[in-house]
Amino acid sequence: MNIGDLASVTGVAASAIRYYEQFGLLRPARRGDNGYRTYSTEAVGRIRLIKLAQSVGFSLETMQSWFASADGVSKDELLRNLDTRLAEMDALIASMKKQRNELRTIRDTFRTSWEAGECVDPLTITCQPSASAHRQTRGTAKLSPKPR
Amino acid sequence: MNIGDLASVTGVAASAIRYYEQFGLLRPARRGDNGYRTYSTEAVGRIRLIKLAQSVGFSLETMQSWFASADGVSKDELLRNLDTRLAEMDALIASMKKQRNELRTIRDTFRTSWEAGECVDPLTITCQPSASAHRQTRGTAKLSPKPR
DNA sequence: GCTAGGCTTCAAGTCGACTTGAAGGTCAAG
DNA sequence: CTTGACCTTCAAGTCGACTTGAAGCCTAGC
Repeated sequence: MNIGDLASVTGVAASAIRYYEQFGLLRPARRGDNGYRTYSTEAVGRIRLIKLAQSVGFSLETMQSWFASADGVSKDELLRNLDTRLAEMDALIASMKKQRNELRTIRDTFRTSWEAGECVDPLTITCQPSASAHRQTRGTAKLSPKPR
Repeated sequence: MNIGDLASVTGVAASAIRYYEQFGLLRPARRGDNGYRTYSTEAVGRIRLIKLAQSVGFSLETMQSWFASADGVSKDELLRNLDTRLAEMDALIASMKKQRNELRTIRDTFRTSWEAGECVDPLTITCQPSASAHRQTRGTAKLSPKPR
């Protein structure tokens, strides 16, 4: 399996795969005599993991530290990281649900009192403070990207 | 409350707040005679929501549609807007749950791969295919950003 | 042997999400 | 009434994660 096959199987461009390799996120099983990269089927799962982690907001730099963990110290660190992110995710979902219910209340109120004078501004959706600290991020993945 | 106060309260740079305004993600309650932006306390919650959503991989462009302006509409239109927003909110919550579960998949993948063998090569960790389709992302948030 | 396609490296371009800089107006304190 | 900390707009720069292009090597089919 060389890079073009891996690209078409995973749906990730060959150029992106080479880019990941520069980061040490994956490497070909071997190089052919012609210099071609040759991959095992494990590479498919690896790329799947990379894209999955990316889709929930992890950077390549962060993943670099996951995969470069020759020292067992970072195993615990990684698990802690992931658990923290899970908790943040839960907090976000909870606050979103709360917002949704508030929004529904606003709508129901508006509907039942059809004749009420002043409108409620629908642009007041906010978020209550959560237990998780904010972290600075730079560059953000799209959840709903434009189609190719 | 003007932009500097909002910036220090939320920990988001004033320039970033102006940038969000360009996207229609928030707007000041009013402008003073001097042209200064004046914010209500709701803006704090709004920025908190933006940063939280960002931290789990939503783009500003995506949020733009969440907060899309409903200015100058009739009561009927407002009601429809609220219903639309409710449906969008439900979709948002559903996609966040999906993201959360993918995140848990990542964590479990690492945990089981470590429990399987005492000394697992981190570069062999992969991920099984999930039901959810992968989507192309461009630009990615860091989980552990560099300190200021 | 020629052509099409796939592979190589390296450099430069692009895009989202900002930050930084320039040039200037506003405001409270001394 | 000046100083310094704010604020304004607009343009350009930066950074991560790529993509695209250039120049060239490898291989299969006609």
